[in-house]
Amino acid sequence: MKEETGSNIDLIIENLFSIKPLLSKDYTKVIRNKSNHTHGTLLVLGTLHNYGKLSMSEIGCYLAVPKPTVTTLVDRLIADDLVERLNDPADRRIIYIQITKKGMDDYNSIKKEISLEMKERLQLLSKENLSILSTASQQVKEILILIPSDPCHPCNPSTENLNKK
Amino acid sequence: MKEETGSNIDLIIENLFSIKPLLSKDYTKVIRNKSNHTHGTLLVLGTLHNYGKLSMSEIGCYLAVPKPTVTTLVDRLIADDLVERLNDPADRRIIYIQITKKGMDDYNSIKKEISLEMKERLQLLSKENLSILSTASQQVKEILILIPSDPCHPCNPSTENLNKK
DNA sequence: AATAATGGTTACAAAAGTATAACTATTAAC
DNA sequence: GTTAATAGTTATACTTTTGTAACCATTATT
Repeated sequence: MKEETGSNIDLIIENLFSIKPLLSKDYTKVIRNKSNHTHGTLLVLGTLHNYGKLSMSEIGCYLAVPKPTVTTLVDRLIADDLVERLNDPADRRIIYIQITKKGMDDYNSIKKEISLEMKERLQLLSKENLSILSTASQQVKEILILIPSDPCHPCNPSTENLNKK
Repeated sequence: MKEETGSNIDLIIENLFSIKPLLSKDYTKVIRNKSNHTHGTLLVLGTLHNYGKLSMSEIGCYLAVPKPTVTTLVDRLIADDLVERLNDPADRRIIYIQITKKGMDDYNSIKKEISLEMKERLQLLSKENLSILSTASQQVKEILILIPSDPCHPCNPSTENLNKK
């Protein structure tokens, strides 16, 4: 283990790195078997669910996805009435995407399916571990969400790419 | 909030659900811009990194990915010398996949890239929050990893799918 | 008013991921 | 020893995702 900048941060990163794959499985399973979504569309839906309405660019930033991809993802969601476009009267270039009632319901039902998968696995843990996990996961969530998803000002995935080549 | 089965578990699920998207961004960015990997190949590499050698089926189970997809993912990794096939002398049907030195190095360097992205964001947090996050993420990781990735006995994504139709 | 910058879309081509089914090789069961 | 089950691959057709570039429409700059 290196000491580098702040070993606290390095440890956190190490931990987050390990946690992520442990969370992916249930998602993948449900997306594949019990929803009409792809990873992409569900990510967009989830982001809107969490952050409210977002512009196309912002969605791209939150998900680190190029703008043209955002367009197609949103198009598919709109085709299913899960989200809708809203014009910004102040700046008519901007289009906000907002989740619809149907989108909320859909997202929640997928969430429920994923929960069922997770629950099966979590139930194998001891009461103590569940209790610790409950507190700890709460803390992780609350702190991570504090981080300003900064890159959403200077970030434009596709142009960022261009700069690099 | 419903009370349902065990509200502890429900809370945990709710938290994990929120955490996941917060972790995805840096991965996606690095995969796209600073590696030759796709989501799939990096997931396989990461799984092997964490669990040691696994059979093809086990990889599919851990990632909830159909067997033919595992084959193509592993093929690509092998082409780059990042993993290798090992025969099981006891059962010659089974092929174990093991990460190579080069694979380890590659994984670690990607990890480092992702860490840099994460670090930028984590540094915006207060010392207290970092300290809490450090402990909490450690706990989450340690407990989640305790869960036997059970479905790897009765789970065979492709046949599981068949049963459902 | 002309020019540049920004937010989004459109249009391809290429790579990646998925589902399904058929297939080989090996092991297990009867 | 024949049959069934398991582990993995191959084949194919299809959908998603990506990269790149050109393209509107609108706003900002001068």
